[in-house]
Amino acid sequence: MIPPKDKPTFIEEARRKQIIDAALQTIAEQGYTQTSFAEIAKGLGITKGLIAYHFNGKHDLITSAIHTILNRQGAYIKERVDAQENASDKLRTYVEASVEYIEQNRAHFVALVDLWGSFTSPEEKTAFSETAYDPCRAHLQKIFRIGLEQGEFGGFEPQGISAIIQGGIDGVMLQWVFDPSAVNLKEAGHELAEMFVRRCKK
Amino acid sequence: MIPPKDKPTFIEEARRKQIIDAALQTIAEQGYTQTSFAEIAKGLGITKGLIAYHFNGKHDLITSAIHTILNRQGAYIKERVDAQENASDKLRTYVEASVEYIEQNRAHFVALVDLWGSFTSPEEKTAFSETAYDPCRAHLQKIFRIGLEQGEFGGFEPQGISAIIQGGIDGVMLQWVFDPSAVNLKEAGHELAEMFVRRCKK
Amino acid sequence: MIPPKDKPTFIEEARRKQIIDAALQTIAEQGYTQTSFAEIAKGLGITKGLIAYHFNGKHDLITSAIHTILNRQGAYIKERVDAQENASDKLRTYVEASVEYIEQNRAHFVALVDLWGSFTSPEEKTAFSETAYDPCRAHLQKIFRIGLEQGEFGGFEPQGISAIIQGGIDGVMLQWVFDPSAVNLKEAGHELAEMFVRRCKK
Amino acid sequence: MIPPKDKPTFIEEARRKQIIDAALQTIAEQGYTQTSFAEIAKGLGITKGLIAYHFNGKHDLITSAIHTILNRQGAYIKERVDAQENASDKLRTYVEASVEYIEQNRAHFVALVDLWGSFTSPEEKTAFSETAYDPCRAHLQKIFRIGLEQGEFGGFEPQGISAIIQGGIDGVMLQWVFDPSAVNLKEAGHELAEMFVRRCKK
DNA sequence: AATGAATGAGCATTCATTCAT
DNA sequence: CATGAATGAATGCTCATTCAT
Repeated sequence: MIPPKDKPTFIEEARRKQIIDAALQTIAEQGYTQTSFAEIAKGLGITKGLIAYHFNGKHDLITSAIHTILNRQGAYIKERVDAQENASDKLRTYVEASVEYIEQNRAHFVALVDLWGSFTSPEEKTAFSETAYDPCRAHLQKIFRIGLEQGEFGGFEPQGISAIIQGGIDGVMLQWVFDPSAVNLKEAGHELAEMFVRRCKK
Repeated sequence: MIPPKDKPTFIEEARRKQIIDAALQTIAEQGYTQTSFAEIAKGLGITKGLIAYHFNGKHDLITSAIHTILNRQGAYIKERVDAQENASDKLRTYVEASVEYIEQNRAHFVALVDLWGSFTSPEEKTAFSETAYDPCRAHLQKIFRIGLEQGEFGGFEPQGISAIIQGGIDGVMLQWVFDPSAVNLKEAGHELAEMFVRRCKK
Repeated sequence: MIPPKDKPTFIEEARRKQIIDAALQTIAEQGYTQTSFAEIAKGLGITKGLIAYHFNGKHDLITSAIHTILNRQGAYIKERVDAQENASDKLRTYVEASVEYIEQNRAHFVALVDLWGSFTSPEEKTAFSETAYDPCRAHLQKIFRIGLEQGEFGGFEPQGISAIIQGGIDGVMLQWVFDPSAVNLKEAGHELAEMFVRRCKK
Repeated sequence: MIPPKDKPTFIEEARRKQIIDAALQTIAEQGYTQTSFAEIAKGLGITKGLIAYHFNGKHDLITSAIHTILNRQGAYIKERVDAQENASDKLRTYVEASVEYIEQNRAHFVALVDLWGSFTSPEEKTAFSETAYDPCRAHLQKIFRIGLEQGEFGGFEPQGISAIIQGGIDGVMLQWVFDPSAVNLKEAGHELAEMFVRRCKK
């Protein structure tokens, strides 16, 4: 028998990445509902059959696209947070790096807002919550733990605050996605960072 | 000569409201992309032709649905904010009433998150921003103005802070939409309210 | 029992005429396929239900509209032909009056060309032929008979020539309907008239 | 880089031709308004999706169908006219070949009369006039020019006469489409040909 | 005589998906 | 790996027609 499905070939991975990037681009430009396999394929000079060949259906493509966005942003943030010494700076950096990444990758977040609507059942919604929000909140809580252990932070409930911080970032991003001129992202990031750091300090 | 648009009849208005509510229900349950005229009609025991009869196409229906959500929430908040005397209480109330209304109308906000993806062009996105966010930020800024005039508030930039406050509310709501068990909405509202009031006070 | 369906009331007739004229107008402007009851009603300030009330379905309306065009044109031509003394002048007048009437009622003939396509079955086509062409060809043959009896005409086969004369008129009209600048209707009528008169004269 | 429009494959062309022929058949039998993609597909044993795959919408299909009729007839006529030596024979042949082709392809012309109604806007009507009538009139005028140069023809205005000749053919065809027993096409063609040749000769 | 609410069948069109080549 | 032909189900929408008021 042929082995079930081992390590993907190099070209396989390259194609997937290429298709995902084209999909994000198209979603950002035309919206999720207008983004068909044919549309993605057209912008890439390939056929829609090929997309179906590399992904297990549309759901797979969308899921992969979201993971891509999230992983890239997560890596960007982690790198910068890890470079900070104390918890206050880590928290500040978390917020500001989040916002920076968003600003530098507008299309991704325009697409992401669109894709939120692609999770229909409660199960899918919960699953998205787990892949998207849990890691973020966990990262924040890790920063809190450091701050608490070092006596830098105190007087708050980590779980709740983590949701609020992440929410602040996402909510500001959302307004900026709909109208970039309505919100000054960088300043909002600054303000958020300072407000949260003050809140968490003893 | 003849007025171009006669006032809608009673039955007309009732049907529209009925269809909008059913649409919101269906969107919350099945997602926007799965919500067809046929699906809405089925749940209502009417034909899809009737929906087309009462709405000028799908865009009209979902626009009306969004306005319905927004107007109801806006009225709920305004009523409570207006009952408060000073700016701090108004601000606190704004945040807490927002969250309360969200909690009491989960389906509406599940639907709303889905509907964000229905605005494809930049123009539609901007238009949504104007109907959805501008009034909220304007309301907040009116509260700030009162606080500033009465010497209660100070030391911040109203425009920027209004986006942040609204963003905080929306961002927390978003997480709760995906997984209600991940966030304690009421507590988050409390925390947000206190944090923002403290930030705005002199 | 109520008498089956006696003489239509005055208002009934007025409404029918009004609706038929509006229908012809709309067909000429928007084309037959775009002409719905709703469209006709809109241009008239009434409801589409009323059209359905006055006509036994769309087929009845279309048939009545065609008869209206044909009858008006027939009356116009007959009046002018009857005023002529000899067969040559009658024939000349038949052709030129036909073309004159067409030129003065462009919308009617734009509509008529569109409506040709509304007869689907062979039976309907034959029926149209009988109401539209038979009277025309019969009229022409009556003119021929006069010419033959008076020794003015001769050397042709009335039946065949009648079809050719009518065809010439219709064919030129058709080109003019599609592009009025492509054909000089009046001159074409003149030329046709002269050619046919010469052909029929001994 | 890549050429924008690759040459259509063999199967592509075959399918298009097959679908066009089936469409003409269905239009001739059931009328244009009754001719849906579903109806055409049913008669062909394929799905309506396939028609949409091969044509850019209904407009593309019927435009292609009309061009097919016109091109085939045009080629048929040209071949026979070119075989004639002098202008009189060319003109005679033009008329008679037109009528012959019509007689041999009744369904095409039944369909064509129906399709006249598918051009709704003035722009579409003019465009049809240009593709359908302009080449015919131009061909006739080319024949006239030969006749004039060789001193065979004279005493008429080419532009006007070309419209009249084409109109005669079309008008007779029209009557025959509605009722084939009302007109003897071949004899009418003969008569028309003789009348026009006599008219054009000096 | 007239309305407007409601129907239900039909329409062109879109699209993810399948599959032989 | 990749293509392009083909499917079939679904979608928003149109419209003549019916009917209670």
